[in-house]
Amino acid sequence: MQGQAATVRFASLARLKRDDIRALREMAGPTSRYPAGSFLQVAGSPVSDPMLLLDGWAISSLDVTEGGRQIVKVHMPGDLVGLTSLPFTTCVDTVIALNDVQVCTVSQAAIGKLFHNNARLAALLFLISLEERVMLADRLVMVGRTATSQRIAALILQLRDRMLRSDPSIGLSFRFPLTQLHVADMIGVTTVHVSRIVQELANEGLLKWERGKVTILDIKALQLWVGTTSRELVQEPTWLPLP
Amino acid sequence: MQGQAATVRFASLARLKRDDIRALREMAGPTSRYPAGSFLQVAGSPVSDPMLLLDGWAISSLDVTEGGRQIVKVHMPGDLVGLTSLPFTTCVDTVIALNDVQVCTVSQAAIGKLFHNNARLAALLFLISLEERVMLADRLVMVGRTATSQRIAALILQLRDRMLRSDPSIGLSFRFPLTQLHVADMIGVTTVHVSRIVQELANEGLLKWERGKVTILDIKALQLWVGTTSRELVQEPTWLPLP
DNA sequence: CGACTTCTTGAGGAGACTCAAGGGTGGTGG
DNA sequence: CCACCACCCTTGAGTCTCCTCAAGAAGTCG
Repeated sequence: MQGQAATVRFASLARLKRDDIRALREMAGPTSRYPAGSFLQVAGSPVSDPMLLLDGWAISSLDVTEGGRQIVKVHMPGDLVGLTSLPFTTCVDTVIALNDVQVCTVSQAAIGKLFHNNARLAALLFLISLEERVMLADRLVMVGRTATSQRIAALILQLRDRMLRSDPSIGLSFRFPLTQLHVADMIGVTTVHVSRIVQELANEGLLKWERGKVTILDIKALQLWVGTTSRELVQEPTWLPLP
Repeated sequence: MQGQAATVRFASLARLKRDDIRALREMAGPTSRYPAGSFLQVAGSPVSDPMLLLDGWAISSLDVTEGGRQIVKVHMPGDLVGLTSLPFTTCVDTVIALNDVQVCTVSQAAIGKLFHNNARLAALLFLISLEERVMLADRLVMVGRTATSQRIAALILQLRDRMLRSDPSIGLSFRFPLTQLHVADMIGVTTVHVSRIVQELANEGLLKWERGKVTILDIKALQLWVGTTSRELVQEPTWLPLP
């Protein structure tokens, strides 16, 4: 049960062997639940064990001295939360639950054992973290070099793509648990500006955003507008260690 | 010889055992040199083997559809170039040599073997890639949420810190192989604006920038101005697999 | 000595910000 | 069941950062 979400994530790059799946399940520690708004991790506190997000969404953000924040990642079920802090002595980011979430801890020791006992899964974990680094680079490009309307459109399309991975049945209209403040904090503008640009996008017949729900009206035009850079994941890299 | 640069990089997180060092040297393939301005890798081309940068600097950038580019990383000796493209079928970024460089290839197969034969080094490689992801997140914060003068100051301080890692002897005045265009492409503004802000920083007695050479005039004030978020690397993580 | 590339300077304009106030919506308690 | 509060979104006016365009100066390389 607990390994389910993680399994999906790992399997995006290579088919898992029976042993792989067993190893993943064994890594998972006790499960716990937190209500919406909970702090799952606080930047600056000592690094503890990473967590596997089983259900619900969460955001990672870094604080800016002057009182703003930049959201660096939206976590969805299957994501490992707190991994990025591993190389450091204190937590890098603050993680907040967007809705009610369910997590289980994955101890640092378990990760060490993974590298020792299952080179194949360890390599997959490495690849996943590289993929996330690229997603971050894409966001940087977006924030540094595109107009706000493109950023908003790109963000919505990306999040929908990630939702599609775990639920291929969602259509052009879907629940969207981020507020405009969250989006503003992700793309580096103010809420006021997000509000205005969302209206523009609506006026142009591209998308509609009503409290907690987004409807894409013209997905072709939207993709064209953001200048879609689709990246294809490699399947079964030849160099992966065998199980 | 060839493993030298990489050794330094890995050793930032944990002391290397004799076997570790031997394993690193064995990974390195043939060495080659490229003149300044060479394309070491082109975004969109099929993924080939990563390279270990032995000497010289290089930049990774992503292209924007409208004709701009965003530089996502400055590579220095010891950095593995092209790793980020591993999870994908085509290269993610374009890598250009800033000055004359020397590289050696590190085949994908060698990386696979590393995971298989040396769990400890593999885990260190994983940690290094996590660290780079955090550096990217920091850049995102900078681009998304701070004034241009802070971005420039932060960039210069960061690059100097990285130079210090390999050469503890550099002082407050040092060679700086990036042009203002490069800096502009890193922080998401135009050269024109960079030029003006650099002059402001000079007028305020913070730093001086003359073609290829930067002098920090008041490092305390500069660090204060950027709101220094120094991160301390963990030493000898307890969970690392033993050799 | 040209031909580049890099950096500088000026003027005008657009995008995004700040501040401030008001309207919805959902939740909570009396 | 209604009143109230907290949070989210909207709207307007004025301001500032940063951009664009354009031209020129200062190095740099063949």
